[in-house]
Amino acid sequence: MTIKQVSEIYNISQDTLRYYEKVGMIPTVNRNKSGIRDYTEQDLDWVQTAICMRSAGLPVDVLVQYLKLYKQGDETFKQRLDLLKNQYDKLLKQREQINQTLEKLNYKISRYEIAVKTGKLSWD
Amino acid sequence: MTIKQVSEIYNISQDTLRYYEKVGMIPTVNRNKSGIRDYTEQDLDWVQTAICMRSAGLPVDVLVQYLKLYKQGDETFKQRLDLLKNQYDKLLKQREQINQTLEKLNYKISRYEIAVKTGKLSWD
DNA sequence: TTAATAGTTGGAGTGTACTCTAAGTCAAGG
DNA sequence: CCTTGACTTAGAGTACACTCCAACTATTAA
Repeated sequence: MTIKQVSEIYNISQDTLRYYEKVGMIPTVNRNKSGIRDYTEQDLDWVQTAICMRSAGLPVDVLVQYLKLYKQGDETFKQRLDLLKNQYDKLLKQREQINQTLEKLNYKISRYEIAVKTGKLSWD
Repeated sequence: MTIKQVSEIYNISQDTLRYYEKVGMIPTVNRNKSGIRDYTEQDLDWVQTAICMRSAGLPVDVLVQYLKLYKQGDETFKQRLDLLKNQYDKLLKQREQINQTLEKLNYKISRYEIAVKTGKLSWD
């Protein structure tokens, strides 16, 4: 599968796909005889995961670290587990933060719904 | 209240507080006769809200836009409401993204829990 | 009175994550 | 054969959100 197809499937730029590979967030993709990337199903799995993790805000260097451990083989299960747990906890906190902000926004929104109708903003 | 106190209460750097004011994310804080910031309760409200919104990921320029509308007065209720709703929707999507990633991480974590015990990673 | 401490400003510098550019290669269609 | 278009690389440039710095001023304790 070409980089163009992958970029269309996942709605991500070709530059970003090359960047993810260059920094080591995903394993090196095989090239055909003319040096063009040919993504395998496995590559797609890595791409998919990378995009998922990044869109939730996991830092690039953490994902790079994960791939590095992965490439070191079975000796690194524990380290990979710790890394994943660590990111899991951070995401829980981030979700909690979002929940608080949603509440605050919701409160403000309801005040403005009224303000738009009545022409004035109540209580402070 | 001094900038030092505010920074300690909210656990944010003085530089960041000054930055938020400089870019217009919060209103200008009054200075005493020696030119030093003296935060009022109202200022603290703005600071608090700014920190909350930023920590959920709302962009600085959106918060700047909000304050700009706020300063323009009652004519901008509708615009402020739209802006807030817009950010609310984006946060809902972001939370959904985090939920998906948490699920994925959870799946990986449970596989690694087993891998750490058995010494090998099952299914793929 | 002087030294330390805490604040001020404008502007430069940094880290993160892309995003773009230039120069080149290759395969296919006219 | 030659052009077009999709790909390649290394490396430069950009956007965002701080973060740091230099030079300065004001207050307080010794």
